[in-house]
Amino acid sequence: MRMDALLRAGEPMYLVIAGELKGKIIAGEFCPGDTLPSENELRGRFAASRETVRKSLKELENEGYIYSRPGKGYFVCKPEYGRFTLDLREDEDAALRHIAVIVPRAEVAQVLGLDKKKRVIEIVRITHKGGRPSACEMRYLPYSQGQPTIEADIDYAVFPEVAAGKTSAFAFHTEMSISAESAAGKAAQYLECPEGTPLLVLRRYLVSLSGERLGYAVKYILPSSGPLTATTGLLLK
Amino acid sequence: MRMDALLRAGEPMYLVIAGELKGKIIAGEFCPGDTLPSENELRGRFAASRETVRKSLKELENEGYIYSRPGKGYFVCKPEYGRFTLDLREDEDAALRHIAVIVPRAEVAQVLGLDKKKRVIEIVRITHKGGRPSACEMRYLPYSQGQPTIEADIDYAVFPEVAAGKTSAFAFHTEMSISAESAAGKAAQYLECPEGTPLLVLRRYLVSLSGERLGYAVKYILPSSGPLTATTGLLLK
DNA sequence: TAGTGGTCTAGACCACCGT
DNA sequence: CGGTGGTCTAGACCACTAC
Repeated sequence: MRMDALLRAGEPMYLVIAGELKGKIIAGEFCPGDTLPSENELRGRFAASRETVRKSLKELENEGYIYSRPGKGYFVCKPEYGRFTLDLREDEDAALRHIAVIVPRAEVAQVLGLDKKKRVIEIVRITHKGGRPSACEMRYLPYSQGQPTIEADIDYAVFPEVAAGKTSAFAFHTEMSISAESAAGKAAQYLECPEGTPLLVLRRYLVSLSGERLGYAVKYILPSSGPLTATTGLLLK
Repeated sequence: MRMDALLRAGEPMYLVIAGELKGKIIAGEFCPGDTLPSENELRGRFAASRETVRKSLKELENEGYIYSRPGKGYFVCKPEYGRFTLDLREDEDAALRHIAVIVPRAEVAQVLGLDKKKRVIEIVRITHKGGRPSACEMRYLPYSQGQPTIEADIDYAVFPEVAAGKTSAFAFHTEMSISAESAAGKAAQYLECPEGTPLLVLRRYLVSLSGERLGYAVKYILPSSGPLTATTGLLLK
């Protein structure tokens, strides 16, 4: 008996099987470390071909619920509650404060691995919330004197988002460090807050495949702009 | 001609194809938004069956490089540079400071959705670095008076890690908020730092499938313990 | 209509694991 | 050895897209 009844809903067989198994995992019928029914067992139970069953299992594997061991079987994963996903894509509301080609201060030169004479492009953006500054960000990129005009660099300099569109994609990745610091200097100035105010500080590094740092960005966030939020990756659906 | 030469290395055909395509994407031969060769085209080029080609493509899709549109083809993704992965699994070095069943203060009761009389288990852990406190964490769980002994609850209370092993896995997920705050009260006391020191604050919530908050943890981190780090998910391999 | 991806099948051979 | 998963094939039918 093919389970065509379930297919009438338009849901492909392999998703039906995957959903069935996922349900049992979430309900606790299968616990972390447990062995799942073998492909053969499932093949019989759902009257599906082996490849279809394997497709279901592959789906669950991709979603992080199970893993397989050749010669042994499929097992339920231990959830990774220590892995969080942080989404920083909402930052499009930042207003440009200024752009300049400058001689970088020591910190920036060091981060980008430049000698002191080399100049960089500095881009400062400020985010407002309720009429008051809530965050500011300084981005730095090596200034290649010569061919590229500042304008081209600026386009590129929206940091990786644009760069990705015009050069080889996936040739970079981004690293970030998160810390808390007291407001001081430029940051306090841009944010119009007293020195000593605790700030959330995000430092991002644009890193090439070969490990070079091609860009550096520091963002200072006032407590008033609310916390960052992150979630454990699983269970979106 | 089957590309058996490439298979001799022990690498399955579908990974060879996937690697080939991935290389071209990373090298910039295929840019974000570009269409990839069709399944049929690849089928011919690699002398493989359609399912094998599809397996390659599925692999790249899982890794986040491409996506497909029925009737149109496969396309190169725009890298998601705004999505970061945060790894918090190194926190096993924290020493237990104390455990107690207490009447929660207002903040905790509100977070957990408890009325004032309900008691909670409080677990305080302190992390040391170079002989000095570098972080402290307070965890709170509703105290179910009755059957469960404190000991059982404590076992459960290592928060989700242990809970996952004994109840239904994947029945919870964790949410987190990250902020910067000035040291004050208990936190300053546990960390032996002056009030006003900027602290990185992580608040984690154990959330059930139905949206209930089953646990709450606040961790205060001194600047001295170094920043949190996160990376853009791709390109691990 | 032709081309594309999405699903599914029934078989095949292999490497791995346990007894 | 028998059972398990891993790879691969050659076909089939479908839905979607574009012309």
